[in-house]
Amino acid sequence: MAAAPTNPSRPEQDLEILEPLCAVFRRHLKSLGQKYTPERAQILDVLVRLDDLFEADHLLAEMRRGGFRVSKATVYRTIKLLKDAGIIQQVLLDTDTEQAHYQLVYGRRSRDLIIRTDTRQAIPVELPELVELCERICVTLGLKAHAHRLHIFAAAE
Amino acid sequence: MAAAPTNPSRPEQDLEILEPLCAVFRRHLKSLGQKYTPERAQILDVLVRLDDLFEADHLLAEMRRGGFRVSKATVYRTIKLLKDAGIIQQVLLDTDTEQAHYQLVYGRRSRDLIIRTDTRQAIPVELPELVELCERICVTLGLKAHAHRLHIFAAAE
DNA sequence: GTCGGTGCAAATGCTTTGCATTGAT
DNA sequence: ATCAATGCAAAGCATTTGCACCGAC
Repeated sequence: MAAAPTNPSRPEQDLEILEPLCAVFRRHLKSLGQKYTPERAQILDVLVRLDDLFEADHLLAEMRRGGFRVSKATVYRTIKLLKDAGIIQQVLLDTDTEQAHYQLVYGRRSRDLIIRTDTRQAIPVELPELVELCERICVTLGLKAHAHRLHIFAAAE
Repeated sequence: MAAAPTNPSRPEQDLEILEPLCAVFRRHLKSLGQKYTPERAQILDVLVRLDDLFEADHLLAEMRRGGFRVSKATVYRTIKLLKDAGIIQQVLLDTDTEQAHYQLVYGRRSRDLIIRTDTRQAIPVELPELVELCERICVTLGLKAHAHRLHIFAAAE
């Protein structure tokens, strides 16, 4: 198995991200002495077409809907790998504590989000000033900032 | 039972926060037709002396260490109430997904944190510019920001 | 041919809940 | 006196794991 299965109906911009994302994941796996399996490829393939925020359950359901047969265990195991690889990131919503929510961050300049409390929609935003702000405050404490995460909770006026 | 039990060894600044915090909680409970019980008072009392980040387990252990006898169920039930009252807030650490972490936010101007990835220490920070930044970006999208949460991941250089 | 991966089902562990009793108002 | 809270133990439920078989390298 060399590449993720392709889906001709998938929009162009997803194809663009899938290839480098796949390469990053394969590199990460190789560095750990782990293998790139068809199941993992299928998960990537579905992942890039998911909404901004998704849950393990949701990913599994989408896989099944797409005709892929993967076990729940594999989905959870792969989510953990993707998190370690820095491809996805967990997100904490204020509204519920039940299931973990994840966000694709690979290929995004920013992982900051506006979370609409009225529609439960997540909008990625980019705040270049923020990076500088984080670095500045850390320097005053003798620390080195290596990442940040901002969630803004907002609603229509 | 009218007030939280006092502990003479508790530092001054904690006493300062306990009283208004207690008032806010009692008001919240009254608005829901719920009662202010000794157990809830004891939890507040222990809460204000906890580190910046704590877990349900940790709170329970501290309670026991302080000689209070509360059940695990009551701790969880009270944490939920405190969350609803806006007194504490859940925090998502990158490092683990196991237990939920909480942070006291009542009486804080800011709920922003630097999370030290080397020591797992959480440092509250205040970034007044950030509030304005959040409002500005939301306005451009026709939204009204009502809260935000920033986590900066950093370590000693 | 080796290891690591997968699926299944069972286990784990944080969190929630049902119920009888206790207690705040 | 009433209605909610507590404690205990028993669920619940998302996530993890053990194991036998399969497949990427």
